[in-house]
Amino acid sequence: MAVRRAAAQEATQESADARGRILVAGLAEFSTHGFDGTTLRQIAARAGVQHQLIVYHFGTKLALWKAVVSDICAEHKTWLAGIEREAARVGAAAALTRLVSTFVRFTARRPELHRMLTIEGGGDNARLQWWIDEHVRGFYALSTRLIREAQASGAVRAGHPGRLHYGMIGIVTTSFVFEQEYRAMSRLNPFSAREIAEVTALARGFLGLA
Amino acid sequence: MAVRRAAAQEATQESADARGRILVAGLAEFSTHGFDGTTLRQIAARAGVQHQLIVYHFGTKLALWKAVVSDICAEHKTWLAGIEREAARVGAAAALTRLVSTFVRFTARRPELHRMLTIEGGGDNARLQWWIDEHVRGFYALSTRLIREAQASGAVRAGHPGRLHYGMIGIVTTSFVFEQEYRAMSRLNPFSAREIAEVTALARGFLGLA
DNA sequence: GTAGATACTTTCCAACTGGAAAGTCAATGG
DNA sequence: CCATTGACTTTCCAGTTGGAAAGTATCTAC
Repeated sequence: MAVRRAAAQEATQESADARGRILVAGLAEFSTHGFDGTTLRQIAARAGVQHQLIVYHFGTKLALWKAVVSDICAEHKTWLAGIEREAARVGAAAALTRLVSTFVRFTARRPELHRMLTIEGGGDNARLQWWIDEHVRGFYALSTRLIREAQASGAVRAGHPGRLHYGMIGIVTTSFVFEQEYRAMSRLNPFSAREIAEVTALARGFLGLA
Repeated sequence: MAVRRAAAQEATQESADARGRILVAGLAEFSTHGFDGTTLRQIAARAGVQHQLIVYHFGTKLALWKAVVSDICAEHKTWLAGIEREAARVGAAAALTRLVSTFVRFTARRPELHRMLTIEGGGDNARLQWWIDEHVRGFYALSTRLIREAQASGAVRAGHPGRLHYGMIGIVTTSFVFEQEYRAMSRLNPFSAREIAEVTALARGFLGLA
């Protein structure tokens, strides 16, 4: 059989295991070596499978890359949808506060997502375009909508919502993306509960949230 | 002859031309595809030379990479030294204000530097270690020293200097590193004079500078 | 019990990789 | 005039790359 239809129909236990291990290994490799710098055999070795099993399950390297991104973004989308629902009840400022702290915890748990995006973010390449269309738009739309609404009620500082959104992202992500450098220079562990709380406070303060 | 001793002695006009074009091309390729994802032949094609000329001038791919980084960091070190000298005269707060705006303009002119660092920043690799030892330490030392001194005089907000330093870096760099995404989502041009001024103001405000 | 499907392995290949080796060719200095 | 040198090219190679093709082994449905 050619390529399996993603994680569509139920797969046997072993199959799901191997598929899952390939996705995990793919994330680790792509996020440290980039798309071009990662080889199927490296991923296979890390996942403990033959490289042709990747071709069997995903078809091509690009398809695997997209599966890796979609897999990790699914989680992202879940909590984002939760905050969107919540916003109607608790108001924009409270929802934005939650968005920031959830985003920090998510980034701490999966720093690879952001690192991958950064690697692709340079050139005008097709992979990035796909990612933006597929996964970024929703996050940006909700975040800037909440910022705008919170600004209207005076709960967030003035300024272009998009610019504030990316400023917030910058504050939140650097310590995780530059993990090695951050550790070596500041002697802080970015993944500690303490640091996660501090970075959350920094990002909230940046937006002007109480 | 084997490898030329960097840009040591005077080279003929043509030689310096080719060497320079290789460095420029190398920066472009390394910053969009990472070290492993870049091939000597890609760089050579961009620079308009044979790939063996790279081997001739730099010896190995790694040596070229280091030359590319050192080349771009030389510029960085120059303005950093200027600010260090200035600090004694104008005081920490004023010097820090200058550091931020110079860093923003530098990042806008050479976003590849930061993008390259991000790509290498994931794994615990030797290239990153070399970079930190060679080029990052000085920047971190000066920036956090100025932050600490400015905090003492009440000109900068409280908080761990290293954490504030990296928060500032995050604010400054995201719009350039995610250029494509930033443009697509916010419809702002991160390289415009307007945006450069706005990001500078954002970063200064983050540190609490008036 | 055998036909098919699923999960995985083995073998293979043309294209490409970094780099060694050995050229060419113009300028220079004796 | 000719030896040397520095800049660059050409040819070459062993190892690696993504992926095609053709296996094998195990399960399930009839």
